[in-house]
Amino acid sequence: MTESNFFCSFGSPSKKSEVMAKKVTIYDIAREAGVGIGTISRVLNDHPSVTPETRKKVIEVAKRLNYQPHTYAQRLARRQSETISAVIPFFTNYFFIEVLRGVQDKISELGYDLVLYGVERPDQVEGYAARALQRGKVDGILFFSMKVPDKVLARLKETNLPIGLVDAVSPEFDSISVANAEGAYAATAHLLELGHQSVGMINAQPVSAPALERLQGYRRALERHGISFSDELVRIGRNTKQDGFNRDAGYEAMMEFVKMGSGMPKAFFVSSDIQAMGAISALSENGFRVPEDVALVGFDDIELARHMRLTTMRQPMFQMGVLAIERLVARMANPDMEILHTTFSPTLIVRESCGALTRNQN
Amino acid sequence: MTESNFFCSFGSPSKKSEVMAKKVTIYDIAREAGVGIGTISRVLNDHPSVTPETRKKVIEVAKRLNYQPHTYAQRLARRQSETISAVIPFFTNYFFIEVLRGVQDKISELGYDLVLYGVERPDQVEGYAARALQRGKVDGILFFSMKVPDKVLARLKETNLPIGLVDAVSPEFDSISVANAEGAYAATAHLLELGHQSVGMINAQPVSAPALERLQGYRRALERHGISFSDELVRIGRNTKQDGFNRDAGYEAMMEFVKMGSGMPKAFFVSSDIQAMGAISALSENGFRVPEDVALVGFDDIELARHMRLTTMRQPMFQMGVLAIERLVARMANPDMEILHTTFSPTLIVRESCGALTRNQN
DNA sequence: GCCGAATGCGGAAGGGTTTCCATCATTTTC
DNA sequence: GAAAATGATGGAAACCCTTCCGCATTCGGC
Repeated sequence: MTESNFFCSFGSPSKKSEVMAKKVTIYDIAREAGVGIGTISRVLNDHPSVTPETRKKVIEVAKRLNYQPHTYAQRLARRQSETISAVIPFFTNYFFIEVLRGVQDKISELGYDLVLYGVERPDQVEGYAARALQRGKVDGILFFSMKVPDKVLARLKETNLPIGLVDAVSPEFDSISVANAEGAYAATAHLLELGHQSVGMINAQPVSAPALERLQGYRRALERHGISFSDELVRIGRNTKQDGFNRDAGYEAMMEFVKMGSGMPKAFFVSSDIQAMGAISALSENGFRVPEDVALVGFDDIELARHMRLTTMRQPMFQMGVLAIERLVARMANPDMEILHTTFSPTLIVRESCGALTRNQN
Repeated sequence: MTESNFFCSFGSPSKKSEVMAKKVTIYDIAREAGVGIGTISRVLNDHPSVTPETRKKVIEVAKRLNYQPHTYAQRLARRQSETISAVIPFFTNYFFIEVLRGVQDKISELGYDLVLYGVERPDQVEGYAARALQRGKVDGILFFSMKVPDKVLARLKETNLPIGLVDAVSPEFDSISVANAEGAYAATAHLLELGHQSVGMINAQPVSAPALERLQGYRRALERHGISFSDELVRIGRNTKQDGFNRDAGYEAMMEFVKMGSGMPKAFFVSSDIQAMGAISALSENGFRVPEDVALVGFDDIELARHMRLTTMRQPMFQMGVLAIERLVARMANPDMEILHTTFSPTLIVRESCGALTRNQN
């Protein structure tokens, strides 16, 4: 873009501040430069059919007058907003930051603006969607980590606005997500392959799609390794905040396992790192050490995980953000593009909590 | 162009979806309702001088036609953007989320839009500022946790746009910050009052204002307790990422202390929680337990701190975000308002790392 | 030296609102 | 009952840009 050209001019700053930011329009430039407004616009938008001399003169005048195009007049006339909005639940914390990072990276590379709608409570989604859907407001919307309410879904389909889903899936929109089942499979398999015969799972609320998928993967891993699945070995904490993906739920679930006494598994796949934190607290309160007495594998690879030496499944969050924008922009350019669903595979990050490292050292 | 209105009959939702969201303008409503466009605008903006019947009719028609005002046409005509932009460094992680949460909360309460510019590298600031400064684009800008480059600063003063600083201070703009010195004082004093005669400090790079202020507070606490300050007892890690507020720097600094042998202090004030994480790793690698062998107090109260049982100074981040917006909006309403600087006092959160609590008390 | 094509350019017409002013209708006041 | 005040309304103008149409000029080819 060319705005930056006008941003930083050479003239004496003291002088300029006296001039006082009077709103300069293309008409002013046109008059001053002795040309028509059409020409001004053409110069500023790098339209080819302008002679080099005219162009030079116009640019000179524009700079001298310290011209700044009016964003909203441009957007109105161009019939596009150069804006993308993102509806993101704040409570996903680290996940959300990382994805947002990717989103922002790509968005600013493309010269778009990002309008952020941070969701604290599910009921806010509808209001935000309504705002984002205001006519002309944005060129596209990204929804993160949430089941879009049916009501909103219907409205989204009505408008022809490009929509993208991240960390969520719906047949009607492009989506970028993580292979939850596959990740859970890998995590569980890792524990099994370390020799554990009995692997428990701490899951989140089954209303959450990721929770369900992770359970699937866990189950499949057991089966492939010839171990029969048992309801007894899957526990869910009572705390339902964030669909059970919270620290206390992990604590509660592990406490239940501890109560099993000698029948308690010595290895666990925990459906999120944050739950694993709680689980570890519960363990240490009961005198179990990790990984010496109990092995754990989490899911997400949030920042804490590294500090806690937690073995976990990493989601390529930054990349997901980048791809989400790329996909959205592609759809803006070509609305009839076939709907695309991309799933990223999480990768196993081996740290200490699973016991694999200590084992190798011996 | 407008014929579709005539085909658009009442009810029948199936029909509606076929009609396809044709852009409805106030002219369409005016024609349909048999009134002038001025009246439409008045109704939609709750202007008083419209009869109840007219109002009712207009609203009915607007609803029937599924009218949506065009955001940018409004903003152009109203001469205001109903948008605030925030320039935030992403790397502050948890701090940034929490503040952003407060910002978002207030902003959406006020019906504004938030345009986010996430900074990864300092050199991006200038570009973002230029974008935010585009004529008419935003009604105000908030800068977070950064020293605004002089070049940009000059530019900001030139435009009369309301500007706010959060977690940073400059005489020319409103600011919301944290009393770093005071917090450092409290943290250090806490350790001293627990009976420690020798308290070390792990600091960040002195180019950072917060680092400097925290050092001040540490120093003052020592003095007030009749203990002389010693350069030896302040260490800074070599890793300069994020001005030294990073995990590795904390690790490195603590390693230096460990090398002191028996002269090593048994209590430390660490200038950020994230550095404290590194410090703890260094300690545990060298056989020191926290808090039995060494007491620590951090600063920030990031999420990790709770999980690590780290005693620390909490910054009221959410509130800071809320206040930042309130202040900015106040300045928009009254640009001649006196410049206001608000500092929040951090509060001491006592957990286990300082040794003040026994393990069982939690 | 002529003709058609190519090129540069001016400015009207849009884009969709808000706002202000004049107009007309209705009350109020004396 | 006339004059004045009040209130609702229509619509032009303004907000500031992009785009398109058509005109004028230049250029290349023969």
